[in-house]
Amino acid sequence: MDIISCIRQQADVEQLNRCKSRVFELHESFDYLSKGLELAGNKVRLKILFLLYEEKQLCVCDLSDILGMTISAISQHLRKLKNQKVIEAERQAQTIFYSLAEEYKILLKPIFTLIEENKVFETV
Amino acid sequence: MDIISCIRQQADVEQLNRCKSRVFELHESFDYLSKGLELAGNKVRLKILFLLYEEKQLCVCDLSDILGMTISAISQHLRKLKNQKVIEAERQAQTIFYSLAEEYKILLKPIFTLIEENKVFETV
DNA sequence: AATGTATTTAAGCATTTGCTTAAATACGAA
DNA sequence: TTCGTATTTAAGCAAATGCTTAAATACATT
Repeated sequence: MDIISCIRQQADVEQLNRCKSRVFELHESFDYLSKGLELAGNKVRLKILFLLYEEKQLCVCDLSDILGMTISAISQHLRKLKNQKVIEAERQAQTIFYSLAEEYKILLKPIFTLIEENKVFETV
Repeated sequence: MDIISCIRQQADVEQLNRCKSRVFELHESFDYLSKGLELAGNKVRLKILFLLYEEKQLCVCDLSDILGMTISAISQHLRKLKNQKVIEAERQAQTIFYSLAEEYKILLKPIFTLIEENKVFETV
């Protein structure tokens, strides 16, 4: 089934071409942001990120206790976030503290603001 | 393996309790936002949402052509977005046009701004 | 060197995701 | 009513996700 053949007859060819080049020129942004949003789009990870935002730094054990999940499960979430450079790790003696990396703060800040205000449901 | 037993001995109990009640009081925000972010956290859907933002309304065929994917695949993404009320549908004769719903704009707007500025990689 | 504390990792598994193909539905025009 | 256009839906499947359990690693203390 050819894709092109399904375009409706009244299609705005100019619009389609404009959109295509827009998607092309911004494809790096789409790649980068979708990866960050995918990580934030998990209930557990969103909580982790928000807690790191409010508390500056926390360790696996803290998060495990706060969220009522095994250390292993939390650790695996932290690994994903660290691989994507959304968070960074810093060892202090035996404890490894995690904190938000600068890189993704520009994306996360508006989301955290929404959570803090807790007025998600008011359609502005 | 008991979770509590793993908390490090120097743990800040006050901090942990503060975090727990914070997570509890904001759990609806976490639920709601993580669902929206999960949908936006897919490369194809992020492109769809951004295109709807820039072009106001598009149909399945348009998106299929722009993104070089089958109509069926796009349609299934649109269904997910519609179910979550991130977008809404409006029939005009034989064509069904999709547009962003107001409800999630407050979450999506900052993301779109980042994409538009295409300066994702500058760590602010 | 041996033990305890803090954390990660590997393997396994049920569930979910995103696509494909093919069939079904909805509506307009002849 | 029949045909063409626009779109959705169902079934199937490979790949990815998020957890569990058990074992491994890293460092501090004795």
